[in-house]
Amino acid sequence: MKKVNVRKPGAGRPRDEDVTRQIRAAAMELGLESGFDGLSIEAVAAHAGVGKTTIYRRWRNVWSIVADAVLDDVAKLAPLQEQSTARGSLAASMRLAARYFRGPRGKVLRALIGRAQVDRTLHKALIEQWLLARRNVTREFVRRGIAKGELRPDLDPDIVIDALYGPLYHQLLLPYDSGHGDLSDAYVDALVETVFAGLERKGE
Amino acid sequence: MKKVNVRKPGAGRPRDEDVTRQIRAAAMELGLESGFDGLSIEAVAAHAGVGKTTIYRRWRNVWSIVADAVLDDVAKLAPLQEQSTARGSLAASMRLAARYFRGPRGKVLRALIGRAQVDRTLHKALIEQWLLARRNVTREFVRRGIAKGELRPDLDPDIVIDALYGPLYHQLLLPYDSGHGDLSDAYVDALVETVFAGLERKGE
DNA sequence: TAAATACGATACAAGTCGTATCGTATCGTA
DNA sequence: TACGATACGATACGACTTGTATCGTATTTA
Repeated sequence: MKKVNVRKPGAGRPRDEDVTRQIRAAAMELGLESGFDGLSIEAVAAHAGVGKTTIYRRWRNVWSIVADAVLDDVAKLAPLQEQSTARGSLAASMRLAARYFRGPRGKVLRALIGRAQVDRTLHKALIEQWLLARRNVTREFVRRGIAKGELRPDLDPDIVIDALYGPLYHQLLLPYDSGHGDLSDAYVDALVETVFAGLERKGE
Repeated sequence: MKKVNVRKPGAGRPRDEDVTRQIRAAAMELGLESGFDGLSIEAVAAHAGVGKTTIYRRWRNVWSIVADAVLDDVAKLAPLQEQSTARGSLAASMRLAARYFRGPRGKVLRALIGRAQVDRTLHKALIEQWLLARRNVTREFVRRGIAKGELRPDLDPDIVIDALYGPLYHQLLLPYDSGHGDLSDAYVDALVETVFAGLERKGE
């Protein structure tokens, strides 16, 4: 999915980067308009005013184009935000992620994660370039929170991240429409509050 | 996805239920063997020793067959289990769900949820017949836990279920392979423990 | 017996796939 | 300037799947 333009620049006519961008844009446009299901290379080629050869020279199939378009700039699109406390960092970053999920790119990410369930290469790329790229940073938020005495010292950072972010992905892919299906900031806040405070009754 | 055999039994030769079962079985078999990506009606027909017409008379496409095979008996496959405490009920039911996710049917569910991201009809069926069917029961576990004073009275049951089950679906679809990617019982237990106890440091 | 429907088989047009082959255009290098 | 190498758009190609239609036969109800 990465390394789209692997080529020795030794000789020959170089690839036109404008054409590359046009193809990416055409794929996203067509997908968001008519759905990513029937998205075909031929349709993308026609919509971009480009020969099929030109596409196949860069990507192996349609999903590689979409993945490339999204994964190229993960960090920019749904950035992580560090604040003074672990709770603050996590809540702020989750809000940004939820906002991303709500937007048009969320629809693309849904289609990508969906397709990844039957496409091993895409699945691997998604985990490495999207999920782990974010998680490696998020894990530090938790570790620092533990080090500062803000969080319980016996916590497993990955379990914590799962408990917080798992519901977000769950809502993205299978919104059950029970009042929280919109991935709103209020939902994120309620989630953070619930997980941080725990479920058990305190005073007794 | 439900109501596979909608037909007036007034006259004519009735459908052969054995054939219906054979088609379902053939679809699952082929999918688990060769992957659900390239699964075609023609292949299923050939593998089941059946004409394409016979399949199209029952389902509109391949995914309807698979969905039908899985959603037909949700309750039996990953049952919910009530115990004396809400925590016990949730932990036990989550273990059963995780076991289901680990098994061969988990692969099918992955493919189904994946396909549902670009198939509105399937998406709706999955939420109504799988997710909500389970959630409506699970919600009562939480409500009773609150009523009995076991859980905090100000909890939103759906948020609680999201925090617990969200990570399970997250791990099913995007296992990040950091030691917990196996959806083991230990993972479930750690998750329950973390969410129930909360993240904040108690003694201070 | 007659109407109605199911069944397996085969044929069909339409669409997409991935590859190959054109002639033309654009680069680096001799 | 000339040459080799590669990119580009266009077109054609065989292979495959799709969903529908049609055939002769089988099975059920009325």
